[in-house]
Amino acid sequence: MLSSARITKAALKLVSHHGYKGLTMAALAKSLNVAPSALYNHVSSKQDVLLLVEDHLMGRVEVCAFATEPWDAAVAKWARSYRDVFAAHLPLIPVIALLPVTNAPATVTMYEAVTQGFLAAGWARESIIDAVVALESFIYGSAYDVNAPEDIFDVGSLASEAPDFSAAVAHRGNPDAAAAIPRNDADAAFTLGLQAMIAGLAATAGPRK
Amino acid sequence: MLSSARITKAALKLVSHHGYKGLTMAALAKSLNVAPSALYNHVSSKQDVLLLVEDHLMGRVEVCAFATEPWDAAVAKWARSYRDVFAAHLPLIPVIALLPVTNAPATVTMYEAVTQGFLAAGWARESIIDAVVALESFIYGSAYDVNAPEDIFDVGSLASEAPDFSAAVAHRGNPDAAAAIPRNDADAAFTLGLQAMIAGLAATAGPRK
DNA sequence: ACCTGAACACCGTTCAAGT
DNA sequence: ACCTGAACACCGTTCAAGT
Repeated sequence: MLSSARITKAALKLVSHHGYKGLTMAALAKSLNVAPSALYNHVSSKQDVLLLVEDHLMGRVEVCAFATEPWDAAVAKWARSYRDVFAAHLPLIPVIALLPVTNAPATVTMYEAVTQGFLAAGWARESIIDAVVALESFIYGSAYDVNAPEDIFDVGSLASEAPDFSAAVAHRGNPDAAAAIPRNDADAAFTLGLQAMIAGLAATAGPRK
Repeated sequence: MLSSARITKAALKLVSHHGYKGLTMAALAKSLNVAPSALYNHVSSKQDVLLLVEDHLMGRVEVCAFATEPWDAAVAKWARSYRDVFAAHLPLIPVIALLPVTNAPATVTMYEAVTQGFLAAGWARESIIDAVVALESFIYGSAYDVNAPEDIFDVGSLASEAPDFSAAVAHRGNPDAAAAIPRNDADAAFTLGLQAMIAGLAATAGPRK
């Protein structure tokens, strides 16, 4: 017998082995030894399957730090794990960003823990959601950046028309152009942006001192 | 005769009238009075078409403020126009975020103007790209948020399990639950996050005072 | 209530054949 | 060099028919 739980599990397995291009209704059905049409007795569309997977993954986002660490450290830990989880599941980002959280229990649980962390740190109720949404926007974009190719800023033959940009790309993270210390560009940008936003949010919308 | 310019223009027209679901190779060919296979003499794939459209739209992102206004005001204006342009073209975000800028002249031009703005404000060459990438990550995520439905945080029947989150959602932007002043939630979160990140970046990675 | 099998209405892409 | 027409290998989804 089919069930939401079995469908979710099979979908995750399929994705981990063949990526999201391998997650088709036909392949999903086959991995469950069932006809494709049988799936539609348990989900109403492929979007529904993606929502199931999304909600499952949301349970892997670490919120425990909100109970033990100071607000800024907790936000940083939460944001980093959130980014890491969905960097491996980019096609879900439009799903999270655009679909209501109704019927996504793990997602709601995650938000509840985050909200409590903000409240415990002294944030006003009315400012929390805007701050969380701002952080999430940054997290989603950063998840894409994790998957960007190393040569994404290669200007190629257009270098002469963009000398300053080309130089900035060549010297990224290092004042010395030649010295190529191994460096994770995506992590550097994420850490920089995250620290900036956390500090900025605390100053602008955080609790009164 | 077909050309990249005509294909780009036809694709944009198709998208503006029927959205990205209406942008198929067949529809694009039809709008150009040509067989679908003819397109492949000018582009190598649909991704190629999307890249053409993306680069065209990048020309609509406002960078002029970098030449006239102080750094933080210029960044704010650039970021807002960047978000507004691609909020109407969500399917292009993976394209921008993951594809090299080679052969995307308008995109390179945009980055050159931004880089010059940072340099003029006294930023060190090696910090600029990380800062721009962090800002872009936030911009891409915020473009999604513009398209989020109003009820995206409706917990539905799960309200009892997430009381603090539910309350934060109900009071979002307003200490008074009942008073429903018309409010653009996406704009509020974007403005908050943008101000936070601009202030934070200036403090962390900006020019020495 | 749940599943099968066949069909439908699409996709993007290829390729021999023409001009 | 550029285009046509037909075909290919897929998609997600529907629905009558079975149990």
